[in-house]
Amino acid sequence: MPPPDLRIALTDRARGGTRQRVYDALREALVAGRLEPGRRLSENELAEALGVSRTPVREALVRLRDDRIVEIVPQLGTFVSKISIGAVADAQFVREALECAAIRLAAERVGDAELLALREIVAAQEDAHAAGDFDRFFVLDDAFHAALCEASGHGIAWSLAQRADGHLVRVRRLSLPVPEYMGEMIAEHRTVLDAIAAHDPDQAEVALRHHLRMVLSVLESIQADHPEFFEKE
Amino acid sequence: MPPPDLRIALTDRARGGTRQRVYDALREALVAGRLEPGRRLSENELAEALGVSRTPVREALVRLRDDRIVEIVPQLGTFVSKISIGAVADAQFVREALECAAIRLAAERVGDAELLALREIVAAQEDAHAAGDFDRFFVLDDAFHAALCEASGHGIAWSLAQRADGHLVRVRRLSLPVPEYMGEMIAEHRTVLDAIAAHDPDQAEVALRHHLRMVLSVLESIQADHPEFFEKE
DNA sequence: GGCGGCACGCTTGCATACTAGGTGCGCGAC
DNA sequence: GTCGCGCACCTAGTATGCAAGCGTGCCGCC
Repeated sequence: MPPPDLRIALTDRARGGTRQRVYDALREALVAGRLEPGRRLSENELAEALGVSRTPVREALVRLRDDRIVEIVPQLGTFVSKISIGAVADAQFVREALECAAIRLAAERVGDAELLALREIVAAQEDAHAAGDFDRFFVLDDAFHAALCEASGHGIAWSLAQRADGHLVRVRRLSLPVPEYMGEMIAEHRTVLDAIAAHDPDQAEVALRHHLRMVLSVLESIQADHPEFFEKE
Repeated sequence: MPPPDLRIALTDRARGGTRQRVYDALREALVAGRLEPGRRLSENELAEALGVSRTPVREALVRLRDDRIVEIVPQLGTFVSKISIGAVADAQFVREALECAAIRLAAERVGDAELLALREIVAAQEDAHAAGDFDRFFVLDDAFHAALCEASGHGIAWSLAQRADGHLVRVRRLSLPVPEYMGEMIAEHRTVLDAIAAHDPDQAEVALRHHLRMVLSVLESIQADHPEFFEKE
């Protein structure tokens, strides 16, 4: 029996090597929930579906295991990690630590060009909100936080946070279809932005920490709505 | 011409898969400086030296590239990253952010058993100091910080910091042969420990941040002593 | 009918073969 | 003598083949 449609596809043939494209495609499908937690993944299936050999698929899966969003069991199979409350807490801790440290620096050294770029991202989020475009909103949310870390001079903070974020990001994604959260998040972004523009590290940190913790407030309801996506523990 | 002795060896055959053992062996040799910055590594050479095939070597190298301590240039070769001042600053930032956040939690929730374990590590460091055993001191230093993060309930902080730490850890290692630093570091560990024992998060954070920044104070002299290990920038 | 055991098929882990591309060296022309 | 071109070797990237282990289902036996 052929497996159900995996709904994964490689990006443009031009950019990056095969391994990177496979990683990107898989990660995107995983955090978007198209490859649901608990699902079994086979290197052979993925390789066939993507039209490449097992080698790049395998290397991408190893990297995704480092991200803790897949589990590889030797001689048995590879599985999409169920969302673990403990792992969500870890990811939240890491993200708070890194982003809050970054924003303190950003508040001190941010320039006009960077502020403008941040404001444009928030404006674009307004548009996405109005259009009800969840996916675009989600991308812009990431872009906002990435730009924030970039402004601190340590862009590495974002790339690290993102990689440690596997469990948390799936919760965020599941929480998006609640429209009122989108408006709330935009308001919080504005608050953060104002504090940075005022070059006030303390206020910026407080605002960001509050913003980052919002997602946790919906965790329980998400778990109630999708118990099958969560680890029993 | 056969390559010079690579001075790398796999650990016990029992523990972990081949990939993990290759990664551990390479990382250890890299941070210890036996594979010096700028050196060219060949997948073929490494595979032959370790008695395994290219596949696990390759997967280990990809992971080390994520750690930023090797650079893989397609169709050309793999090289040990030279120490980059920018990368050291990034690593320092990440480590400060994660460990300082962790120690605040640790100061609040640490128990007697954990305190005792930490004190024992410091005591062992005294022994290593007295014996002039740099390698053992280095291992114990890692153990101290790992135990600190573990006590926070987010052991993930240490594993992340360690992986982001590639450039910084090489500087630390180069700085160790200066005996007075060992005594100073032990004293700082004690200060940190006292603050935790007193359940004082603010004081603990201050002490740890000061401790973490000590390594930076020797950066310039290290760079002066080993200019060939550093990136020209 | 229920239970024990064997065998098959599937999985990942590791090894090997092949491809494409880049570097550097050597030869030839000017 | 010097510059330019081309070939040969070496690299990582990818594909494929082989080995070992676990789960499952079927079949025989009790």
